[in-house]
Amino acid sequence: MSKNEFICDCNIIHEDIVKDTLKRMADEDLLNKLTEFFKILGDTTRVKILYALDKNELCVCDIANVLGMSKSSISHQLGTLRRSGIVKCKKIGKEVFYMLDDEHVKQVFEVGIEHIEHKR
Amino acid sequence: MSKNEFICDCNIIHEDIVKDTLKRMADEDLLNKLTEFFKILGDTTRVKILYALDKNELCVCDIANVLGMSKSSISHQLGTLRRSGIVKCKKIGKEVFYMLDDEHVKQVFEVGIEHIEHKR
DNA sequence: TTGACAATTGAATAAATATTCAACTATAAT
DNA sequence: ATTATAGTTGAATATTTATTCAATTGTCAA
Repeated sequence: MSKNEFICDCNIIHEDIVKDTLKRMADEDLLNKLTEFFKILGDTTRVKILYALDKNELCVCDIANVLGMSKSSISHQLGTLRRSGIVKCKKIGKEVFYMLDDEHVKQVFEVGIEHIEHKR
Repeated sequence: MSKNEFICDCNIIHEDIVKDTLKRMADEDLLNKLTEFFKILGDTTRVKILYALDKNELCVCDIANVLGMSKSSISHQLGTLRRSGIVKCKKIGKEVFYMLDDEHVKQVFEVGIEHIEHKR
């Protein structure tokens, strides 16, 4: 493994460990999906929406009221959450009710909160 | 609870549910910290770094080689991860070795992966 | 003490994305 | 049919942030 095999501006220092790490890395696709999932959770508005939906099934208007934000903004974020398969909805008359689609969100939240509590 | 108590452009529809949800929401501070935690995990480069550090303790140069990126870029991201208390480091000579500071990251990753597998 | 290299840092650039605004769709009620 | 309301959507703006570049720090070796 020569120096010029590497794209970066580094001299190689621990060749064996680098090779071993490369071998044991998860595939690109999984890492990207994992990142995408966390990116969705990494927004205050979306976290609040999910936290609220964990307590009650809510229509867009309700969520907007709970968060004190515009319907449009909430609707955009709900679209993002829906496209990610994290929330689902049902339409009743003029209203659209949203709910969590996935128990994993709850689990991830719990571990996240543990992490925060642990760090205090 | 009159219409004008609300900041948003909505008429209130389910007053009781909105009130109940508001009552049961987590405090702002917790939600912000939770968001911040996920925001850190919501970046491809950082996810890859954490995945690599889960396999081996690595110096900056090693990480740059594993990811095929510049030292500078990696160092910036390691700074972010360090300031968030997700990784820690030890200096030996000229090199700085990084490692995970927190078992929770591993746990969060696992739940995240479960979520992805479940959705396929 | 000089040179080489690992790593960090600040500023600039480039890219991603949240919110606003205005227009629009769909449904229900009169 | 017409009006009102819930929700969606696209474009524009504003903000955030990842990477690059250049300069700098700290440590080791000659």
